[in-house]
Formats: sequence, C-alpha cells, structure tokens
Amino acid sequence: MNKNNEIGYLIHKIDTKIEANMDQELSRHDLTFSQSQVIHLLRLNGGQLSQKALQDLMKVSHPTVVGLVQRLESNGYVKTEIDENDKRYKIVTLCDIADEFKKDMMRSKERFDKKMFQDLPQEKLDELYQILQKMYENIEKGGQ
Amino acid sequence: MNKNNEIGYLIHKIDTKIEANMDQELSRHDLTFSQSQVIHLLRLNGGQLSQKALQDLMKVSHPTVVGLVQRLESNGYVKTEIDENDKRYKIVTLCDIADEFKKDMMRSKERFDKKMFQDLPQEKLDELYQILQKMYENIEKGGQ
DNA sequence: ATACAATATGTAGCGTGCTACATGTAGCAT
DNA sequence: ATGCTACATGTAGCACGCTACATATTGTAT
Repeated sequence: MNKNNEIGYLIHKIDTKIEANMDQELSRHDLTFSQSQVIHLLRLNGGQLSQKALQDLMKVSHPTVVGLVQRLESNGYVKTEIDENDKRYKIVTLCDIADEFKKDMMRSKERFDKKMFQDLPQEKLDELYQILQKMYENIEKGGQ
Repeated sequence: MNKNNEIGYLIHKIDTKIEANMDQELSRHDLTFSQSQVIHLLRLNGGQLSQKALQDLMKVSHPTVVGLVQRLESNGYVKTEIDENDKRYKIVTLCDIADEFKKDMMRSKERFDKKMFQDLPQEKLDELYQILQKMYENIEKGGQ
C-alpha cells in the first residue's frame, strides 16, 4: 500500500485550494495570494527590495516577478525606480497601506491556516515543515 | 520559532517546482504534468471517463477539465463523444498510446519522485501522506 | 579602448487554474 | 404540457507560472 506516488498530486491539490481560497479572501483589496507574499517580503525587509532580490526570495522566474510588480504598481501598492548605482536593478518600494489592510490580510491568512491545520498537533506540523523543507532542497536545483 | 505560517508558501514552492520539472520532462511528447494525470486516471478506469468524473477525481473546476481535454484531443491522446443515454455527458476515451510513451512517462515520474524523496525514510513519507490528507480534508470545502 | 561574458529586466506566447456568465439536457412538480 | 430546478458542458477573461528570445547595463579580459 505505497502511497508515495500520490503525494505529488496531493500537494498540487492543496496548493490550488490555498491559492483559490486566499485569492477570494483578498479580492476585496484587489490583491492575490502571490501579490500578498510580495508585500509580506517587502515589509520584512524595510519596505524596499530589488526585483532580483524578490526573485531569489520567492524562488520564481524573473518574468513572474515582473508581472507581479507591474500589477502591484498599477494598483498603487508599490512604486518602482531604477537604482542609480547600478542601472540594471529596479528597486521596488512599498507604499503606505492603511493599517486596516495589513490587519485584514493577516487575519485572512491566520483564519485559513487555522482551518487547514485543524486537529493537527504542533509536533506534527513541526515534522511536516522539516519534511517539506527537505523535499524542497532535493528538487530546488533543476536538471534530472 | 513557529514556522506554521511558512508551510503554505513552502507547499506552493514545491508544487511549482514539481510542475515545471515534470512539464519539461514530458514536453518531448507534447504533454504536461496535468495532462499526464488525466491519462493516468483514464488508464485506471478502463480508458474511459466523463468530463464530470474527471472533474471530481482531480478536484478541479469544470472549465479546467474542458481545457485539458481539448488540448489532449487536439494532440491525439483522447477522443470524445456525447453520451447517448444522457446527452449532458461527454465521454473521454483514451487512444492507443505507444507503449514507449507509457513507460517513458512512468519512468519520468519515478525518477523525479526518487529525487524528491531522497534521504527520507518510508515512515516519514507515510506520516507526510497522512498529514497532507488531513489538511486537504480540512480545506476541501470552500467558504470560511 | 574593444570585445566578450555576466547580470537584471522586459516581452511574447503558452498551459493551468479560477470565477462569472451562458447553453443545452434531464428530472420533477404542478 | 409548463415551468422550475438541477446538472454537465462551453466561453470569456484574468492571474500566475514557465521557457525562449531580446535589451540594456556592468564587469572583465585582451
């Protein structure tokens, strides 16, 4: 009864559900799950990061970052400027967001996590985190 | 040091990597990860399923299934016909695929899984599967 | 200085997923 | 039969992720 080959599909289904659920929650603010992650990372880094830094932190391709930043900028959540010291870099700066938004975003995520982790003791979540971390390390580098 | 709030992001990153990696592997046959899952499910069910059945098995929305089936059909992997007993249903039938393809698809997945689960003992994978299953049950139903 | 490589960003095009709206078929109550 | 409801499928439009190709800037070797 080896379920190993089902784990990938299961992860995919969970991820899709997380995205759909959070996107719906955040649609009130014209935000998406991925966009909220950008805001989260900017806040953790003094409100300012280059697109390249975002790319490395989120582990996505650069065209993905370009799209995310463009949409965030068009909705007034961030501003961008060319780095004068090295004109290859584009600096993304977080705009002032009403405190209501921050609290609301955090509440949405906490509520969803609470639901997702229902009936799972903390020790299991610690174990889960370690296993997932190891899996990600195993596949982070491309190639076969 | 509570990492719970990172688990969602981690799952998202793993899923993205799985998809990108498998898509690349399967691009030789003009297939994608999701399309290969449709083929996998058809094979498990005698080579024939309605779109609705696929939708329920994959836990995706119906427009997603429509798109998957349309692309598979245009590439000659499946055929479709209206169910004469109930004309609302569209029956998807798996075409003959060269044995080479089947073996190659299976090999690709096995190779990737082996890499992803590297250095993780079977008991951890069993534990992982149970936790993920529980998480999916917790969030399967929409709403808050 | 000049050529070449490396780096950061941009654009084009595609597949997958969603929601919202629309169509056609079937079932059921009246 | 008529109307309402339920159900399966289709289409439109969007966000996100990718690869492949293109551009501009920087660093480096000659």
